[in-house]
Amino acid sequence: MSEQNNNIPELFLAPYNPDDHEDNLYALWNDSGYFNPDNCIKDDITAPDAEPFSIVLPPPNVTGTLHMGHAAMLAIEDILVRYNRMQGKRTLWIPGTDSAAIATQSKVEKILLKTEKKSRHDLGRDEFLKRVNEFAEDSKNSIINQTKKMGSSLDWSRYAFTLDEPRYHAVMTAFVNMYNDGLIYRADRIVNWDPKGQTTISDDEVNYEERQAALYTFKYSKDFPISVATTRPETKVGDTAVAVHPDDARYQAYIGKTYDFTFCDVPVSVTVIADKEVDPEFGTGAVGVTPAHSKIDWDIADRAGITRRPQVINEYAKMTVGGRLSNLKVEAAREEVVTWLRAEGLLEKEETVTQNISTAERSGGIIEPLPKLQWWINVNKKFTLKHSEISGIASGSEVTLKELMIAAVAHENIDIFPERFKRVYFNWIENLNDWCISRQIWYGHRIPVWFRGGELKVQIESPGADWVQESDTLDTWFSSGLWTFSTLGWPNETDDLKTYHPTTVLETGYDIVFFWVARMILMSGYHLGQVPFKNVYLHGLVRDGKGRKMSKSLDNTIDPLDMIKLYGADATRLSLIIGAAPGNDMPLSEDKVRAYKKFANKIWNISRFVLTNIVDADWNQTPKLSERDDEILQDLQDNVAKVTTDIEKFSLYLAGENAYHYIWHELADKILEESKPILSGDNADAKFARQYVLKECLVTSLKLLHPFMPFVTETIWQHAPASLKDSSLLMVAKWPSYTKR
RNA sequence: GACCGAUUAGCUCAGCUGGUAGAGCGCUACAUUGACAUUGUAGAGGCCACAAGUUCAAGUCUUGUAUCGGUCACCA
Repeated sequence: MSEQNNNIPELFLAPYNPDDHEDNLYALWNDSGYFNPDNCIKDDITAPDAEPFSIVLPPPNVTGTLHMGHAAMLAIEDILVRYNRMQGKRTLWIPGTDSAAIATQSKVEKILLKTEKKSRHDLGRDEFLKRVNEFAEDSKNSIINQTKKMGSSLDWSRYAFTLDEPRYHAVMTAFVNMYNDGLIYRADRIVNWDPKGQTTISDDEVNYEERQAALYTFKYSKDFPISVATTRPETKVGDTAVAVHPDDARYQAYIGKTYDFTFCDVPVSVTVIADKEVDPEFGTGAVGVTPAHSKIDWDIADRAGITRRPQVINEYAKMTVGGRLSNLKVEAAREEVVTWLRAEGLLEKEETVTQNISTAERSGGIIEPLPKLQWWINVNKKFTLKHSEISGIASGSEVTLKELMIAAVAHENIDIFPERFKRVYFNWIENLNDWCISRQIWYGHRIPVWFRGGELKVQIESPGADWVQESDTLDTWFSSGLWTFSTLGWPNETDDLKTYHPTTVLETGYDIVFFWVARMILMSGYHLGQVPFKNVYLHGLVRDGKGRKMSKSLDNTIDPLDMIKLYGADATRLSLIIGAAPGNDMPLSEDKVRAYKKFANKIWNISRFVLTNIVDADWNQTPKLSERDDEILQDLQDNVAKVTTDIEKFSLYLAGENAYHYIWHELADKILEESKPILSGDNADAKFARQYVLKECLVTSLKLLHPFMPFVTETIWQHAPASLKDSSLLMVAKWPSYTKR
């Protein structure tokens, strides 16, 4: 771009049009190489021993395109990154994308069914994976383009994908290490089975929906002495016990007795047992125990030493028993059992209750608890943490993963903004159970376990042609948990890992605290003895102008690309920052974006005015500042101080608002207006002093605003005379310093 | 059931460690072709959810109540 020193660049005569500049500017920044801190050091922009500042981008799923939530994330992180880069830190922001195993696989399965009427099994594992990879590749490219449109100053040379070779190596290594430490084990127990997605899922992927349901009270047979209640009569053909409270006087006589009968054509044998967990006040005070289809019942059976656990429902949520229930879906079987109970005169009561029904987060399918052989991470087992940098945990001490996760936050190795989420985090850990990490889907990291006959080996490479690999893949959050260090080269001991880990900030949505934030703390604590990040900044959900969730059904979604096209990336960014405190949902309306486009134009015109009025200034002179000039400069410093401390405190919404307010209502409304007579007056000293003041105000304002609105500020910078600048690129100019009053 | 958050101008929200209310948008009036595909100036509009308490002083701290929202847990 050309520089003009003596005249106003013609470009300033028209209003600022973002679309004319943004793509060129992004290319200018990207080509400079300064998104990569190594180049900043090489070119003497950053000191080689400067403090590091690193963020790893939460990798968007390769399931489609970016939405406003992503745009907000990019805006917040880019502000932090640009600010710190201008502060002279070794600043690294790593881009990436996430395979999002279940989400992506099911999306491709849907497309496949629609366009070719085929299932993944029709194609076979290899061919299907080829299709998923093609889809992911397309999606990846459009996501990267959109990310660039937002102005994100990411170091693309370090781009990572959760399924690429280095990450594969990290994931495999992590699995093998944890297995060898006894933290990963295989066990047969009740899992959350998603019949729709045909896979197990972890507790955190289960959602609860409140629904009305019928609660039936009945007897198994005429001769059975105790009534029980259930909302799922169809499971009762799988009962092996009835549990009562040990002190319940009503049922003392029956404890230990076994009854055989035929229930809805199925022979059933039930033993009456005592269990302290049974609430004698609830219902009849007796629980029908179905060990194979309820986690609680499984545990009750465990305690009672009952080993018989007949499975009566299969992976397709269909009955596996004979007789009238044969092959029925669970809902149909439920009605059939109730009909039978009525006919037999066994049904005693039917009432409506509200209950929470479990559904799968991704597919929406109703969870069917089933016993299955799966891989788990033990969060309560002691292991030796050889090396620890986490305060509260000494190197070489015996800890559990739970203790590690608690220590990381409790001892302030990690700060969370807003702070109230600490409590949410602790609360979650208290209730944490072992993590089921195996999934019955194909797209993802295949578990590095090999079988031959009854033998089992855990290692990355195949032990030989006669060994068969585990067909399950890993929960996507297993690999995501490694993200802060797998992106930096782990398990290799790279310079990046030494310099940039723990990362400085993790910025993500509060809805993902358990899935991701907690798992990263677990993985980083275990594998490195470090926290994954020193600060967590949690943003809210982007909502519409009326505070409603953006959704396709409400037709109130706003596409970031549309906003960028209409109003520019700068306006889009600022609209997602101002009024958005961490942890709070962010209202966004098109009006708001439009308002900030006007602001971009305001800066444009301020610059035009100032640049026009300082062309004849000779900066070699020393300005003789009036009292008012001093006051203006001091006020400018105060605003620099305010913006700087607010960014340091992660109060970006305050910093942005302050910069906006100062530039519009102080600089433009007051300072520029009062300068007009001085600039056109005949007091040469006063005029030059004011020119100097205006120059300072403009240069400083452009710098202050650059992290928030990088495009318009850099455009102006590129067209300002070299004599005003300390760097040819505003992106790597020095952040203004200030002295406190 | 447990925990968390919100409740301030018509709308969306700021008000940090307590000193008797602010911004943006909207509205009304006036001015202006100006650095400004407009902008500026001025104005109207609030028992800061309710109650009690601490204090010389409370949107601001404590307790309780109500309404809305959220997270987690869950009994058949």
